[in-house]
Amino acid sequence: MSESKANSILDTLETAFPDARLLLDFRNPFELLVATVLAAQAPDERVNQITPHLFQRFPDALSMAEAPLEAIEEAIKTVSYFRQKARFLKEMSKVLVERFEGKVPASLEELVTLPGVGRKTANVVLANAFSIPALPVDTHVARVAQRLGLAKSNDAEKIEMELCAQIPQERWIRASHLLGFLGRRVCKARKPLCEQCPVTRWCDFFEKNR
DNA sequence: ATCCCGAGGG
DNA sequence: CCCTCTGGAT
Repeated sequence: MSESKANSILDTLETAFPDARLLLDFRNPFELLVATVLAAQAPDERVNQITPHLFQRFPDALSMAEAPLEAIEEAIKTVSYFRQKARFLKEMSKVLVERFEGKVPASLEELVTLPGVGRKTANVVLANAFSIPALPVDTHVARVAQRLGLAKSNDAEKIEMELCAQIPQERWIRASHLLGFLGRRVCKARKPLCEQCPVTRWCDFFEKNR
């Protein structure tokens, strides 16, 4: 698998979708971390709907760590798994206060020790709050990578490694935005809109199904 | 029924 | 790796 193929795909996507970006547009690490935890298996639009009030009420790890669980549940009750997530957020905030001086750590190893934070969420925070090279692989990025022949594995972590091996480090963050955007808007799981896709000339999936 | 930018436990 | 968690929209 050549690096030039991945670069060509990214160049084409950048031209086609210059505005592709993370839908959860928070630079504050704590806010991005919380929003990303909430966004697991829930539409980003619904998360963006509640975050203004949520961060007014709980602006930092300390206020969330000290809040009653019921108060957090009430503030996020419109998102999926809100009880489980409220528990994660409170426990996560307590760990931030007790072990990280109330600040979000800027390393993968530390981030994944936080309750409710897995590899994908950790990479989102690293890339978008700290501008540290990382390539978060969600279901969309994974699917697109497989269809384009950029990854052969089914495991998200292995797909991340396969992508990182083919994409220059300085493009990892942008690659996650572009591949994610393509996956959400065009290269859908169910009914992919191949006629709208700018990168079909590199796509195994398109070749096979035409 | 299936999807939504998953994580944790078995 | 597979299952569950759990809720609303399409």
